[in-house]
Amino acid sequence: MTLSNLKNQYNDYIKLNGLKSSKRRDLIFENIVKKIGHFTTDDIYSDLLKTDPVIGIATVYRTIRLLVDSGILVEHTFGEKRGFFEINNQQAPEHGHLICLKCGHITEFYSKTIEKNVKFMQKQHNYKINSYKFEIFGICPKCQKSEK
Amino acid sequence: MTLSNLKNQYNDYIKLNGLKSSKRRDLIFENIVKKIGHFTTDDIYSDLLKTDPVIGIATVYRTIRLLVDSGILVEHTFGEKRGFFEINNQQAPEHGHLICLKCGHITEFYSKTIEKNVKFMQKQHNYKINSYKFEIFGICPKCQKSEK
DNA sequence: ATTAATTTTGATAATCACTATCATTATTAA
DNA sequence: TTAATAATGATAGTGATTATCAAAATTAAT
Repeated sequence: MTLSNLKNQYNDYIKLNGLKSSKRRDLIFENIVKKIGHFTTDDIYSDLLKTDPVIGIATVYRTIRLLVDSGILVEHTFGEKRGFFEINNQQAPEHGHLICLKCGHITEFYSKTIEKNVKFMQKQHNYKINSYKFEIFGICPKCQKSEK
Repeated sequence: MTLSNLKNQYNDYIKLNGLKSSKRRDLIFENIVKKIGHFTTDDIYSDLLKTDPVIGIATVYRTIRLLVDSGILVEHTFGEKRGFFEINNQQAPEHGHLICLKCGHITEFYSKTIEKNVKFMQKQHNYKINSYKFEIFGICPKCQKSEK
């Protein structure tokens, strides 16, 4: 997924839903597409505050919701009761996450086996599958070292 | 995992942590071990209220937390921002969940493939694995029918 | 059994992440 | 330029959960 693809996806969603363009929303979009890995609403809010001290947290929540609805972002909970977001790279295959219970570091992994398994479950249980999440919790190599 | 195993696990945890036994906690424990499938704190609370109209919701939250800490229960979020609990059957292999986005129904599934994949990821990423969650979201057969 | 130390409890305030409301401001189409 | 409508920031409200605290229950030691 290239940046211009995302930009199109963003603009199309706004047009298709009879929304108006806005400076704030564009700023949030630009900030988000530059992010690598996972982030929270608060991450974005504190980023934006640096250059736009008047922006409200509600606008950030609203825009992130819009970006999830438009398929630009995916939301995770990673076992916690709050949202973590990442760019929804529709070109790449879906991926799982290794989550360190100590430092919170997240490693992504790809697996064809999982992909196949999801399809098998779809057939076996007559489900119409939308998405899946595969999360492995443990201690990352770094934290294992510092534990000793 | 038999009932008496769970009871031992519960009693051991209380002893090992210098806690006192209590009628309320026992009532909650008895209620929970009878449950099949997944439940929320509120499910337990409203159950208990029927026979014990004075019980406080805080006690239910506290006890469920204790049961998770002792390994008797496992917590899930199923993509929502609240807790769902189930008995941690340590005899049976870990399992994944199919979650219906329409009616919320949850189907469990077992898969050796997943088990192997987790072990592979453990090696590949040098993780010390604690647990994992595999959640597939979609529409269940029943809801597919009623959609038409 | 009585006491003393400690834990548990229910009520409820506080917290956290998030959503709803609403008056004001911005955008857009005519 | 205007009229209609959407976006915004402030902030109140919400839902799930945790923290606090005085009173009650439990336990161990007398």
